[in-house]
Amino acid sequence: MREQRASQMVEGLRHAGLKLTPQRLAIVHELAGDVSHPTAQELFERLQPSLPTMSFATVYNTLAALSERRLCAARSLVRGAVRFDPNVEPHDHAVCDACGLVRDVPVPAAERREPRIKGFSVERVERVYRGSCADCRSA
Amino acid sequence: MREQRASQMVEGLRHAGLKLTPQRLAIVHELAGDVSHPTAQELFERLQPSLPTMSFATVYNTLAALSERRLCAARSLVRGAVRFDPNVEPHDHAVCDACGLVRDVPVPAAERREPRIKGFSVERVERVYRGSCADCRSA
DNA sequence: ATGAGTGCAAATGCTTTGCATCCTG
DNA sequence: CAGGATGCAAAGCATTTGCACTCAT
Repeated sequence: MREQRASQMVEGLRHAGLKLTPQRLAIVHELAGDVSHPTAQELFERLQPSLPTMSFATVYNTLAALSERRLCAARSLVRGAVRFDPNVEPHDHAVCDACGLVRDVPVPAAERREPRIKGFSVERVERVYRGSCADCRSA
Repeated sequence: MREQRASQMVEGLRHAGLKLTPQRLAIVHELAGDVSHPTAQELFERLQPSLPTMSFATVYNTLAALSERRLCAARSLVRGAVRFDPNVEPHDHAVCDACGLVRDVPVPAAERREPRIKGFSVERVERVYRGSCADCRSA
């Protein structure tokens, strides 16, 4: 899964004519193996040890390049920084109001088809379930 | 509708023990009659003529007070500033990728019940339909 | 070798905060 | 008349940008 996502992103970059720099490859591999919906800052910090000279702007630029081409998703699920998601297959998100945890959730069978909206052409649907995760609920 | 929403917000503020200052009342009435999902900045600018001394911070503070108590909704639907919505009844949003237009959409009949998610207690569901509005589509 | 990409730092935009003053309840 | 609310200005984050230098193609 991780490898599949990484090569999908790498291929996407190559196909778009973008250069495969060591920084971009590192960012792609870090993001591909991540289920936690990290921020640019988090990815930057995790890559610091291996690429100490990489700048923050490079992380932003790369994530922007990926998300513009739909090779990853960028979403504002919690207040603060944008979260990045390597999973580009249709899926929903559960977000805990208390701790900010973001979890992937499959699309309910009953909601697999997009609604028709008069005067609007729907290209994709985003669903967010807000509430509390088990940990916060018991606390 | 506009008046109903305004008094609902005013009652909510009063019930929470918050003071009904002229600034707050003006903000509430401006927001109550607005279907465009305005930003704090937009509300501030519209109120400038009638309350020229009101500060921007007051608009933020009031909107924060309202949304914390669920008397209005605050949502990051487009990149940039948070949008405020006087409609607190369940409804979805259509967002145009091209022009940023945000439109209220009723919840599809098939999706009226909240899904059960293991290890998570769902309190509310947010659905966003992204695509293009009629105007942008024809352009 | 050449132009896209990087690193750095400064700028921008949105939001929050501290504090003295004001005014609602 | 007391404490919450306001106005002002400055601070705080997240993100973007300009520019000289580097390196993937």
